[in-house]
Amino acid sequence: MTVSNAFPEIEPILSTTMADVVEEKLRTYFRDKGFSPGDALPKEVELAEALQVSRNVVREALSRLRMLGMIETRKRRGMILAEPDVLSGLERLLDPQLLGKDVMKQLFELRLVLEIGMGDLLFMRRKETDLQILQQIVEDELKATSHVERVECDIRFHGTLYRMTGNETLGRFQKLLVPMFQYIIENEAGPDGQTAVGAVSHAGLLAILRHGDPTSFREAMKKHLDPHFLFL
Amino acid sequence: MTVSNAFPEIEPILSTTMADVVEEKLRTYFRDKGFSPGDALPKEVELAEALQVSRNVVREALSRLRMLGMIETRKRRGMILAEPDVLSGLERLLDPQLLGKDVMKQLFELRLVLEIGMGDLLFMRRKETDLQILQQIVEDELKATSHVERVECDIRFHGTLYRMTGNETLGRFQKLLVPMFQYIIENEAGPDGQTAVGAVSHAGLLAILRHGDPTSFREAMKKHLDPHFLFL
DNA sequence: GAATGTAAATATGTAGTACATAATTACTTG
DNA sequence: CAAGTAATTATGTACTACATATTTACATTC
Repeated sequence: MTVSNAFPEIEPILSTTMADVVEEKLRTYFRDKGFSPGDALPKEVELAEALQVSRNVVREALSRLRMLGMIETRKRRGMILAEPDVLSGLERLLDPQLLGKDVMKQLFELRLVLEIGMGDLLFMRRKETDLQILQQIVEDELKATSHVERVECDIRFHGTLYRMTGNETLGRFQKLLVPMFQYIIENEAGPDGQTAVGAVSHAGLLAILRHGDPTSFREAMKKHLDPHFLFL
Repeated sequence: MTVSNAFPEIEPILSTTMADVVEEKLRTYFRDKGFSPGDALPKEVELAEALQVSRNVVREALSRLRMLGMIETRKRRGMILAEPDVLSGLERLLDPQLLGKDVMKQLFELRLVLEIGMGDLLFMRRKETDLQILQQIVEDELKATSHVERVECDIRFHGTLYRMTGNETLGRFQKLLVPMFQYIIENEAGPDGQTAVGAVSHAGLLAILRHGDPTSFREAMKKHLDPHFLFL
């Protein structure tokens, strides 16, 4: 348990370590020296000597960059700058147990914004095969008997929409968010334990994707998500 | 320079190190053991002994988690689990020099989706003071003489919109994206060096924010951003 | 005895050495 | 000259030693 702080607005000082400094220095060094993905980087000992720190500290800093995918290392061959995965940092942090309720709520809002705003991309890139997949999900949903089955169909439907945007980053981001909202559903279910349902169904959204336009899709998606807006 | 690979689809194997494994183990350990932010964590030596690795390896893993804000350490006092900053991982990676063109494009699309989709949040939370700030920016834009001044007003206007959503994560995310798009503007300017302008101006958006509704705002924002959609 | 000052204890931070391991390079041999 | 082998080398891991900050306990002073 944490001791109650008499001055909650004053946060304790967190000392910056050598690893922090070196990490920052390395990043700016690689950036300002114009290193591009694929370029070979100096050896650990050279960096340690240049920065006047132990190899230990350099390795801690490099380990951080390696986690983010900024560098790749192979024995004997040395290090190269790599093209990092934008979401590598996020995926470790999107944990409902770690994040506060306020952040969770903001992420949920973000989801609503994304799904309402993605209409244009969807109409630019929708394919018949994807529409058929959505159709199948809608049918599965109708045949579903249990609540969990319906939730699963809901996730599949919306997940498919993200994929249909043709924006891989967006699609992967959504995949990271799903467990977060599942946690919300499981732990903070509504008073009746049922998920509220909007005025527009998945079938309605699909019909608009087939025969409508981005504008009507946005309106329909807003109506579909409307129950969620009540909690904001 | 990288040697041309005869099998570009086959990626070289990246050996997983002890630090990788330990980092993963620690994260799952903290999660599954029900640790909450503020809880004290085992000492480095204890972790090293339990995992049968050197303290060095443990420190590399902990250094990664510390970078993400998942843990905080103070001398003698030990480590505590902390509430991480969701965007701490992102901010290090959102570097136009590091990310590929494809990812950059996807982030740009993401921006368009966000700004079209944020209408509802804006109308839920708009305040008169913020509308006045937007008004000021619109006037500044009219008085602007140079191209850079107009770009600066553009950034301020859109940045203010993000802030007005009341979603801090969204607002901070946008701040991280700005340098990315500035890089695009500077290095990949259109043929005439001018930024294309949409059918709806900032003044038009502001008028809708004052007297319109989310639906009309979404349409107006789409028209405002329309020139950008041409590049997708 | 409360307040203040001081010394011991302790967990993290940094430095340094040694060696293991993998992968390249150079060399040798048939 | 091809194939196999040994030397080389940069990263990965382990271990030791010590610095540093901060708590805890103790001692001193009024």
